[in-house]
Amino acid sequence: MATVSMDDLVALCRRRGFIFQSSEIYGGINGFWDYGPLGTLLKRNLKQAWWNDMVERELVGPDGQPVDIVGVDCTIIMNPKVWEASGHVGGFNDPMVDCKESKARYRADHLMCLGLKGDKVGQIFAYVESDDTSLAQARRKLEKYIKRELADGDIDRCAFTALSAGERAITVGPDAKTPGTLTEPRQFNLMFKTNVGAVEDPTNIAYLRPETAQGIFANFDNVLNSTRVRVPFGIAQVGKAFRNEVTPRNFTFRSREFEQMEIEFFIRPDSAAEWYAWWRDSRFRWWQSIGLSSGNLQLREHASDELAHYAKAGAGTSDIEYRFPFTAPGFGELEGVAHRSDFDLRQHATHCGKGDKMRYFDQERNERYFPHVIEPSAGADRGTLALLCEAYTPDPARPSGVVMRFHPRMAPVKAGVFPLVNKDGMPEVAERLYRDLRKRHVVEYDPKQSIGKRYARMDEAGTPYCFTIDGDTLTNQTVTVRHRDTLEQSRIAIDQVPAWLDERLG
RNA sequence: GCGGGUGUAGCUCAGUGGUAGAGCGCCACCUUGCCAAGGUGGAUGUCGAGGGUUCAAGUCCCUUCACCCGCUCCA
Repeated sequence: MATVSMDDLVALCRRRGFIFQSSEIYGGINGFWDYGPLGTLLKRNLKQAWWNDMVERELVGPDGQPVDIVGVDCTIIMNPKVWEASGHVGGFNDPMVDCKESKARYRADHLMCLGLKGDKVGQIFAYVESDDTSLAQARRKLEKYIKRELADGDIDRCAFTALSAGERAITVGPDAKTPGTLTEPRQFNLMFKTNVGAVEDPTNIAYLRPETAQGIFANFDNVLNSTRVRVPFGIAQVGKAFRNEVTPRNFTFRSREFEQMEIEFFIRPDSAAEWYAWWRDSRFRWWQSIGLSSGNLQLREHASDELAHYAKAGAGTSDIEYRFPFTAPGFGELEGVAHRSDFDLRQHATHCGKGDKMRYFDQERNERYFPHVIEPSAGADRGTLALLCEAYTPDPARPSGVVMRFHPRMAPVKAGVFPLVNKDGMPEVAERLYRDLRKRHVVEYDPKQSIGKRYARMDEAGTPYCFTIDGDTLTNQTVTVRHRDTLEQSRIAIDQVPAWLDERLG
């Protein structure tokens, strides 16, 4: 792929109204982005395609049977106990320690310390847990400080988090020489906090959801009782989620407010491997189907040491990854497909005290069990960003200098309708065609300036087709079709234009 | 959080302590007969923000915000 400059893409997004920085007139705010008119259409097309293809249209599963998926739309703020059950209140807090000397940052719970047994005033040496080099280095520094070789029995070990402020002051960092350069552990709370009720009080703390998945699990029993779904089935949700990321970076890729498209697919525990593989492969094909078909898309199976706590014993976790300009030659995650086992339903069963409600009664097998879950969890903003990156094609040969080659189904504007010149009855005919097409599609009418400028503007917006009414239209009822990607022109009858467009947009 | 870089019109960028500029784009009219043609006219700036030095700051100093790169982090 040609090297796409992220700066140029960001500039185009601003200039043409795909993406703006949030609250830009006040200097912006780190990690938050707004979608402009074209960007909103693009992102809606992505989300609509996902909803149509996953929930509304027929999907055929690995067993040849139709796949059943129903939708929910849950609140962003939930009872805070949900996040205790899910593990986010505990797991989302990583205390961090910075070293003022080496400028390195460590997870406090990954730091261990060495000291001379019984010594309360000498120096303590920190090292990184399960890092043998770091351990050996700390031991060498300790021996040098004590000025003799030490046996294992002479050495005290403890966690950095167990040290008092006084002890931290005499502690030497893993990559430092002088003591006292490590800061006290600082909490990085990745969940946004708020208060429910007008009075701020520790008793009414709530969180903005860090994932949409828990709304689905919390409604598992409601969906079972209100619909006729039977395992295997899925519950889908599209919605905002919030994470107080340490470092928002790379345009919209790591935003603090973002939108997810998630399915929790509930299955019999013994069919996990089959469904996991099917979801992984069909989600990969889906991204290809909306235009990410080049070599920029890859499927990556997680190594066992990077599996999340809920996926340890499962059939696996895969990332569907896209080669973004800022990750190239590496890849960045678009969607994760994880076998979450029965972790979440079990957690909620324990925490809410209604164990049986979270279990599923399988009438066919006459047994009650916690279904296992395959979770395809996609980022709508990351998907939109990938569509933008994939579409962005510099082309010095054309007047715009760049063309956005969106898949027609994703393109924000499906067609432009122009009178070749703004007189001689052409605008009237063009406007009639525009109003006719507009009944079903997003199309634009533009009678102003030269025809070349109008084609160029449509190239930048990624509009796949333009229909131009000229002198011949008035006599033989045909129009010119201009194709964005090939610059090719052909003529078709004006009354066939709506059907011609429908056919190409699916 | 740390280190480095950047910030002037919608965009790309000039700007020597002394009146805020250009090209492109945008808008109107004319012209225009298939790829940003031409003419005439027009609108557009808290020079990222706040403070300071100075007779005078886009320019020098301090603080801060945002973006980019690296480190760190990413349940």
